[in-house]
Amino acid sequence: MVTGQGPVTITDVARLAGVSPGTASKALNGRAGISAGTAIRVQEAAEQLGYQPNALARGLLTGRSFTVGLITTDSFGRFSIPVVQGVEDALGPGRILVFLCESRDDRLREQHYLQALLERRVDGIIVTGRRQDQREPIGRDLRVPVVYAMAYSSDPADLSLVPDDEDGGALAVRHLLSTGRTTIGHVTGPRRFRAAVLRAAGAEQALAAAGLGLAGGQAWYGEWTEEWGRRGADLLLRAAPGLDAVFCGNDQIARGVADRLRETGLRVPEDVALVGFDNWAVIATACRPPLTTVDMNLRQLGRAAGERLLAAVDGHPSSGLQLLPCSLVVRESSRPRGSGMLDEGGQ
Amino acid sequence: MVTGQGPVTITDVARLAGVSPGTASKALNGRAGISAGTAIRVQEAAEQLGYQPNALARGLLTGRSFTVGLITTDSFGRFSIPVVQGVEDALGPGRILVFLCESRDDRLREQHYLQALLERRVDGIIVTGRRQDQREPIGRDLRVPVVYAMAYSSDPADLSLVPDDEDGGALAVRHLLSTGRTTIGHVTGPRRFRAAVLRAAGAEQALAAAGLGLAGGQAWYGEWTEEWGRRGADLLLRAAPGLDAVFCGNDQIARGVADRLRETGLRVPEDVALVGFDNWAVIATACRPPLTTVDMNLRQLGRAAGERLLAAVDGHPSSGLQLLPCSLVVRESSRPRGSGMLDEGGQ
DNA sequence: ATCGCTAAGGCAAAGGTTTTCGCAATGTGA
DNA sequence: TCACATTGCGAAAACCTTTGCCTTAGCGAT
Repeated sequence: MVTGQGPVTITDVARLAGVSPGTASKALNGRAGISAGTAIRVQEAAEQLGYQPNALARGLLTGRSFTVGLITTDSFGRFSIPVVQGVEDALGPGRILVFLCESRDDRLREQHYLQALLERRVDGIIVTGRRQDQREPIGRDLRVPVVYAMAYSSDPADLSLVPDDEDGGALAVRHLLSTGRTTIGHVTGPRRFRAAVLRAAGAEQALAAAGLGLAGGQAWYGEWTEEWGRRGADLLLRAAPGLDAVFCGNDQIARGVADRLRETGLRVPEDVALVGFDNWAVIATACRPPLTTVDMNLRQLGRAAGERLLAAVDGHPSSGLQLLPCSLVVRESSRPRGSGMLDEGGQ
Repeated sequence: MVTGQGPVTITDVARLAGVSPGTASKALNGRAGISAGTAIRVQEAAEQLGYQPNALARGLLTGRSFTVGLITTDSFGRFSIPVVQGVEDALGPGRILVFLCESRDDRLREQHYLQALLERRVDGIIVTGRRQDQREPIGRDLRVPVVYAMAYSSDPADLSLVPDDEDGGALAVRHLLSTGRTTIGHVTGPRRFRAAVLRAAGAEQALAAAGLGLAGGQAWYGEWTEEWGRRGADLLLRAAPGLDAVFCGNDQIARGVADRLRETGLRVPEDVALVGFDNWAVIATACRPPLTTVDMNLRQLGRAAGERLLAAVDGHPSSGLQLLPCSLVVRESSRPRGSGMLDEGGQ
């Protein structure tokens, strides 16, 4: 294929097809004004030479590079991954490529990356992060559209996409209510996390709608760890002995709660039902029993971010904070009483 | 900053500084033959206008794009992340940018991405994946260097970097031996995983060097799950009642083993010591007790991949399969008997 | 005063592609 | 046969930067 040195250019293709470079370009891009015969001849020549158009040259001329930058402010962990996957879904394999930039919460690194992205003339930028808390806009007057996903800009003119944590909390509680539970406790992460507060608010709201309140009279704020889940379970059991369900701020806490309940002699879900948050597979499915949990649909969120960015690139920008719905993944840990084969009559 | 429409070009900068574009270019790139006064004038003009050089134009001319492609064959999970971070370490923030391409083990997607990368004239390509098993080369005669990281090419002319699983297994066992354990079992993942077989081989080798063999006379192959860890522990205890240590093929299995041992009334590490593999923080630190485990140093592996790729771009290629050392992260689960405050005299 | 040398900076080409415009050839109708 | 529309293709400009070569000016030495 590659005969001489250097990559083959459109001029080589044109020469082989016996046409001018301009004509070859039109033929390869399906532009009008080219006879069918010529078009085929050009395409065959391109094939034969293994021609790969030079995207740099094209981008230089057209002003579009068909690349986007993805800046993850937070070290790029389990929350960023599905978002990135969703973004790739939206951009299609190879159509638009994404530059991955991990700023590691370092403002200086972030600026370096931003600079580098702008120099490479990306068509747009997606900013993502673990925190759903507000952040400074990445820059001002950037010449390219920016979408924030799982991170939201303090500038309301920017478009920010985040999961609806409050809705997620309500979802969890309504599910527990629907399985007949009424004494529902809540153990969650640190109060300084907006997500923790919102999930708790959603839960309380759903309880209030049913004329109920949180078991023990409050949400138990702590850490996002199993360790805290175990301690939280102890506190909760002491405060609300009649407990028949616990909604947890994330799956790790839920797993800690599950372990401690079992060690205390309480059965999940027969005595106490359990719902987590995040649907982190490795935790939720390894839990004993497997965990019912709220899924933030991060992949769809990423896909939405990609789609919005493309729309903005095409001149249809949007703005503001947009909440995307969560959904519930039901597993063993919240099975209604009396259902399921193993426990028929076990009460 | 941005005054009119369109981005500011070097011609704008040159005009403002009262020089020709060529001179401006030399001044901005620190080339010789420019007086100090002019250089400063140009730099100030660039600053004032917010000039951002067009990397597309530069790349078109110089033949280097200062970008690399990163193709992850496997859906880009916990193993790819540290590798990607390491690659970024090596490439520096903003100096060289990486195109992230997730092929999802789909050969067709992979080819699309490869095509797209070559069109964008990347300087090199890194291929990474979850499997350490051999794979087909991504393509032939690619015009750009390729490095395989956590994935290895069947073509020995390619450079492949993978963790030394065998060494990791030996490391784990030697550590257990050094804490005075002698009856050491091994529970691990499916036999079809090269990594599982290699880790077991390393373990057996280290035992043989001490004149010992695996407790129960074999390695127990199963799944990479906690569930299997619990069942494996049962099998192992039945086969080797005098067991005083277990080396597990990954951290999830180890955690399952830890849980089952505790449920059986055996104490970790007092009665049975435990070593895992992967150093997956969320598992290893949530384990009760926190898990001693083998770390594959994936981040360093990624960094090495980046460095090798840069070397190859600069005309210093290397080739072959290279094994990178693992290291041991010691935590509670393998504390030597009689050490530590909680158990003094507890035996 | 002339020569030669150096330093500083301008000029123009090159890199590969797309696109506009114009030209030629062909076909159509009178 | 001529005027005209249509179709197909070529020529050249444009995108922005870098770089090799050339010009010019300045200076010291002869």
